[in-house]
Amino acid sequence: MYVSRKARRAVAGITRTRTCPPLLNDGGAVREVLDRISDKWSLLTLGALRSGPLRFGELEKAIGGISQRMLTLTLKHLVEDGLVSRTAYPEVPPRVEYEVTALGKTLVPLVIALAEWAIEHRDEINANRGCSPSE
Amino acid sequence: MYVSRKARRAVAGITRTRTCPPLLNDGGAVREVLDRISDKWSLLTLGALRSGPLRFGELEKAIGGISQRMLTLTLKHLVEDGLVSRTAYPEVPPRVEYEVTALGKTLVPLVIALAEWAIEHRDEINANRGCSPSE
DNA sequence: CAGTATCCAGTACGATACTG
DNA sequence: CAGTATCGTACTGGATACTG
Repeated sequence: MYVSRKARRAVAGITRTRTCPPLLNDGGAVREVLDRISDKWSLLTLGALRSGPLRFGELEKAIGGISQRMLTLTLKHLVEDGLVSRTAYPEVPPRVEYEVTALGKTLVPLVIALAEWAIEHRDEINANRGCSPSE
Repeated sequence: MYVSRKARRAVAGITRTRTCPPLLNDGGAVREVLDRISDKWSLLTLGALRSGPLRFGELEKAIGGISQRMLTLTLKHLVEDGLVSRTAYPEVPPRVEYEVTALGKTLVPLVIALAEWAIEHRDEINANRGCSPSE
């Protein structure tokens, strides 16, 4: 994905054409939301939080391979969108917990379904691509 | 999303950490597949094909706002992954039809679910972001 | 611990022009 | 009609260093 969320907010609603059944071409709703969650880490982050709140560092490990920078940004966006809540406890050392909100919880099952699909069909896809399975 | 599919193929398997429940942190399967379908147009394209084969031009209109270049690329990738089939009819003028494969069909319901979720929760998300609903 | 700041490489994407 | 070729750019995301 590549159009910034800010830019997207600003222009929300361009490039409409409306020629096909409405579900995926409704003038941007789907695209808008899809864009928002289809960056490299959002779904993965949401998935990592599916079974309970996690702290920043825990998330970092749970997701695996994410940079601090991207975790910060992704969380910020998820919080902005209301999919994840952030709770900072005024302690030393600081403790911050992230948790899926009620809204986020409605998305989590889809994320899980997607993840399951991915695992289930991974080898098939790789085979199609001429990759050795599960390499 | 942003790491090229080719690059991804080459490195498939780095950045593993393995600390959390296995569903979303299985060393890359989910990430690998997620990356593949979470570019700007793949899911949208797949969704546009959900109710039957479409020609290149029809897809272009159905998706709305996609450039020829991106449609070409997206289709190429989907075909590579085995999610979509391409059939060229040797006629003049040329006619090419794209259709969801059996594998692709297993993903379509998830795409639709995601789309429905997006539509259903769009306003809520926009509200959270401080946007006027459905603007 | 939980971030922020800065730098920079790579690339996804759009626009435009051209072709069988 | 169904693409390909080329170019420019805004953006993503990693690395590294630093802070309350």
